[in-house]
Amino acid sequence: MSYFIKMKQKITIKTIAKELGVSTSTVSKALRDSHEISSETKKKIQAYANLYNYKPNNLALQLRNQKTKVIGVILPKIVHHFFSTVIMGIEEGANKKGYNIMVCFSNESYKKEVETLKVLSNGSVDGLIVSISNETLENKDYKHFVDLVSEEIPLVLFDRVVDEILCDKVVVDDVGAGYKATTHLIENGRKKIALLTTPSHVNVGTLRRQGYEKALIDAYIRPNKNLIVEIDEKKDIKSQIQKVFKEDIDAVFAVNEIYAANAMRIAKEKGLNIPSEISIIGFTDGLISEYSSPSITTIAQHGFTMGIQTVELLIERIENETEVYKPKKIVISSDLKIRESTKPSS
Amino acid sequence: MSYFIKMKQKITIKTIAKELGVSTSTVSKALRDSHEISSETKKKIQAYANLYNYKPNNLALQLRNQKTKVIGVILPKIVHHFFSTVIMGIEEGANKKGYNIMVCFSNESYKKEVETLKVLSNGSVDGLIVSISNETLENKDYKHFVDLVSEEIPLVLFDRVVDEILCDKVVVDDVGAGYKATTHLIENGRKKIALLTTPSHVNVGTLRRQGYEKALIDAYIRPNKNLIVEIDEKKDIKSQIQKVFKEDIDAVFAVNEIYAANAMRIAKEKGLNIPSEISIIGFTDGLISEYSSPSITTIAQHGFTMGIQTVELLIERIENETEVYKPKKIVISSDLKIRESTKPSS
DNA sequence: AAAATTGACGAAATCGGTTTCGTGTTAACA
DNA sequence: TGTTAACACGAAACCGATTTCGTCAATTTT
Repeated sequence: MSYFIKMKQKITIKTIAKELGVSTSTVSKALRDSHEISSETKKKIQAYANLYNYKPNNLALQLRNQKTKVIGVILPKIVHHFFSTVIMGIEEGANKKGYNIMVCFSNESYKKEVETLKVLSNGSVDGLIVSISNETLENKDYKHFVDLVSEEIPLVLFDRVVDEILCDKVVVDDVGAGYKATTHLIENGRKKIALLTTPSHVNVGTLRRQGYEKALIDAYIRPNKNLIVEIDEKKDIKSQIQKVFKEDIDAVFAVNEIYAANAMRIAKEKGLNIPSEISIIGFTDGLISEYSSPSITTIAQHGFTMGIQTVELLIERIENETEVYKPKKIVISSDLKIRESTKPSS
Repeated sequence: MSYFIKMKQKITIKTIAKELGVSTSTVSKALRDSHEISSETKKKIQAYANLYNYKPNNLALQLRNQKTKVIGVILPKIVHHFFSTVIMGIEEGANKKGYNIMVCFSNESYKKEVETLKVLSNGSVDGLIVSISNETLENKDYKHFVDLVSEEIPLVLFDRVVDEILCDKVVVDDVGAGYKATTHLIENGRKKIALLTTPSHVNVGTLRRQGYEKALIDAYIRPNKNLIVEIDEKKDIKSQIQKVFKEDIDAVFAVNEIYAANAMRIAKEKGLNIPSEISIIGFTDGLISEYSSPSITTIAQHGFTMGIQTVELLIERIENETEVYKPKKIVISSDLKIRESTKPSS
């Protein structure tokens, strides 16, 4: 085996040039199969390069070409079905176009987001894909993003976006999805629908809530504030949900999988039958919804598609930077995936 | 707001030097606060740099320093609780030491693994962390890794590792975990324990199976081949598991969460009570296990710790490369997390 | 036979920094 | 007053490639 072959010193164009008694320009041209070089010389050089397993140094190329073929991705978290699906999409889309991705996490922290943005925008990446952290959304401080845009570093935001930042965006049709989910419950004869949502600064939560309220109003049901819980993730989730179960409800619409799973747990503990006594619907079509029993009806967000579209939009910006800047917004529609937790109450 | 400030042309050391009528060396030294430069000049230069928001170009630094402060990570997949937890750990550990991570996925494909390895080893990263793809394990073709090692690019394998590659490794104590899980079932009075595992080329599956068999033998129970199912993920998982339910069993040990969840579904469909009629235990302590009902007892693999340890090991290799190479192997112990699916049958 | 073209290659600039090694000026010392 | 430090700064090499522009010789054209 090749265990004993040690090629400690990396081979460069200079090495080859010296060894073969030619100039570095000749080597470079020969390796790129230039017509300027005689086929004889080319063969000699290529053979040598091959033998010693020459690989051009990426950093040198990147510096020369002023592009890295790397895309920076900053996510609030990763242990989350939706985000990991999006990453898959981003990676696949990037790879197809010859890009690699550099992934960082803000861990929902404003400070880490700012720092990461600073590091990545030092020339390490050709463009950035970001989903804004909760803390930043709460602060409403978007200076780091605005600066980025003014430096003309291509940026695409996805899912968690804000109007204050002038750039391309890819979002889920959250209002529509909230409407779709709520309407589904109403069509199944539900009238007293609880909503488990996020605090209002998280706009996806707010948007889903809008859809929920619109669906109710369209069905001539008056939204009841007592049935809406804005969950603070810093406190115990379960106990916050428990409160709404003291109200008279016949369905729960949760804006994510975890809240839905918790709601189901509580319903079971209270001896309520699902879906006949209480229907449950979630968001983010992850493994929990699929494997819990009863399985949970959810809004499937098509994270993979979203990742692909996001990265394609970014790459287009990167490669056609001469274009006049007119931010685009892509809205990804979502689907209702009906499962056991909302079988019609016959 | 700063919306109207356009700083299209990026500012470099050369720009500053020209603008201030000094040499680039002076600018560089001033910005690094060198004692060679008078404090007067320093102030002037620093002020200017600050005003125009100068950031040193990372690529140039990387080329000069011959290091990127980037760690490449290649995973078989990401939509998987264990791997995403490990990534979190890697990222956190890397960040703490001033490194960033570049994440790629092999998607369990040999070809993509080889290609990704080639791209990343061109100087884009200082070292690599890899968990080998299933296809590669099946092929038993590790040439791409062996080459990497002979090029002296620091490499740490984790979880899915093989002896053929001479490098640092971080693994879960799979034998011990399998033993622990099986023993737990036995202590609860179970004797006819089915094992849902992977095909034998996936060594983590094989190791867990060894632990399972050892536990049985230690308890004077003869392992029964009919109770062991090697699941082929290319076919329908559920139907493969269903077969073993035709045997006389009182417990199921699954080597991952998905198999465990599927087993539970089947058990419920057959009207079996969990855990009294059948106990179920899984691997990978993810959300499914936590939120399913009954919740599933699992082996918690401590993915986060594993990520941290892996990246720390790698960084040590990167930064002390003069050392004689003596591969290390770190074994992370795993814990049994007892939940409802294995409450003792009283 | 002189001029123009072509073929094959090298010198040097460039990307954006850092760093070593001068060098010129001034201040301190013998 | 001559020698030597100390100080402040610049020239140039370097990291590893690519690419433009010469240049020299051989060949073709007129």
